[in-house]
Amino acid sequence: MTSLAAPGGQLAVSFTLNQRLAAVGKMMNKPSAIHRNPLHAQVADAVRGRIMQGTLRPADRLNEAALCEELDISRTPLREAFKILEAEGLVTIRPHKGAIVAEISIREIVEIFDLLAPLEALGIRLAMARMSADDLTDIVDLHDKMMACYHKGDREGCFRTDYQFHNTLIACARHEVLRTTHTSLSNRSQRGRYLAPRFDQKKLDVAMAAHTQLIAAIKAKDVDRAAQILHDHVARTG
Amino acid sequence: MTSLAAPGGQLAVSFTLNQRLAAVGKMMNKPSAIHRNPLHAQVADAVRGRIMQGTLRPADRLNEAALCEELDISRTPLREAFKILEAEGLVTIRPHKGAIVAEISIREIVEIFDLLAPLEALGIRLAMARMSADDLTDIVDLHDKMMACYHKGDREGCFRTDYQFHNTLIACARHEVLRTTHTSLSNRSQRGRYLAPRFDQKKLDVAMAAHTQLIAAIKAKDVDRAAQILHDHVARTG
DNA sequence: TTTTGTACGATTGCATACAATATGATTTCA
DNA sequence: TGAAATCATATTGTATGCAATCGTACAAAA
Repeated sequence: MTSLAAPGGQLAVSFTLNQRLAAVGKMMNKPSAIHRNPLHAQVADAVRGRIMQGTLRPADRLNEAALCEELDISRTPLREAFKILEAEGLVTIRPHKGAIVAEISIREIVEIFDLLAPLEALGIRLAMARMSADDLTDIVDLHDKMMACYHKGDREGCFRTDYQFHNTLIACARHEVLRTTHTSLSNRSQRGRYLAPRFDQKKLDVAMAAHTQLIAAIKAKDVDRAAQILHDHVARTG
Repeated sequence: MTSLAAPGGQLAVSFTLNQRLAAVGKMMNKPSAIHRNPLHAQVADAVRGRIMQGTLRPADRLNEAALCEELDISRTPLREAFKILEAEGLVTIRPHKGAIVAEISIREIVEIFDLLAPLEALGIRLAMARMSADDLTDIVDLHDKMMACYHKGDREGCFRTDYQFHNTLIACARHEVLRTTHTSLSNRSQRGRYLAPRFDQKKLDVAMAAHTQLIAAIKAKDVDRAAQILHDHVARTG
């Protein structure tokens, strides 16, 4: 038997879109409300974590009985979790044939980044319109951290920090629909790590340059330029 | 007992994101594969239809026993359907308190249109890059149909045709991720029909003018202008 | 050798039973 | 009377059982 606790990986593991929405909604009114987590939600988190982390890979079979045994739960919450993950695009349920980790194609990854580009551009516009000094500090810190990884040749670190960097930008927009949509697409794209080489040095160089330019545009309060840089940067990543 | 068949409303009722993806994926390889529809998917379709159609309204309680009785099914597939609809943003599950039709705020609607604007702009760019003569005919026909409704003073007809018009534009982009994301957001926004007056005459005038301009830009193959018009049109709608 | 038929084990889909929690009425006590 | 405690009922959460379906192995026929 395995703990249901999400794996301690570095990648942030998100809840279902609506769980986030609900949580935020509650935070508005009841800051100290106890956060309940039904079994099916915990199971979804656990399986999502394994998919995002790479323990479970695209096309891997998700046998109900085996997973139930492993997580020490019954099939009902597991099956409910599958439906959640299917809606998130992380799992494919084939009727009467069982669930698998959703396969992903180069084409789908490209399509995801087609959407992420204008969405992040929107995000930076919103973020810059209402960015606090703290927000800017966070972003610059992450950029510096990524730059440090870059100079150390720590690609894994670059990758993780880049992920945080973009998420933080989106978070600064304070836009729930944007954040949940971005998270969902971003999570889906993560499954493609195995298809393409993660970061060849040249792409990394270009990405770092784009980030540096972006930071400059943000500091200069040049919204259009920042949006353009980010849009093109994200589009190129795909 | 009520039939599970989707209500015969005019609004297209969509499947889960992944069901669409899976369906399309299969269509690629197996055009004549038999289409299976498990009970939980049918239930999700039925409930989604009622929400989209307005039979079920935001904040309406979704009592499991009552719905089971009505649809003549057991609670298991119903609960699985709830999870699907929750992920689509149409239902809110409150642990131990039951599911309700997701409430919607003015703010959420505005946020949804914040995203739809750049997404439709992306869509028209893609669509124009690969639009067939038939596609253009479809779009112009829908525009003409909407114009006819407009001149007859048929606002309901305008509304429905407008919905089809935008969906058709997106469909022409042949972009799965865009289509599913657009459908999901568009469906969510539908729940807001009760909050605001559907179409006051002035807004309708402006919308018709925008559509007319859009058609002109498409015919002139002016991609940038078409994207700009559509972006601003959708943003204003929100 | 290839194809078709059949039987069996494995797995999924759905229904039902039981446990946990919430809601609302009633009682109890100040 | 009013507030708190208690109990009963309704409702949700989870587990389990049974039926339907699938995949495979193996045998028979072409």
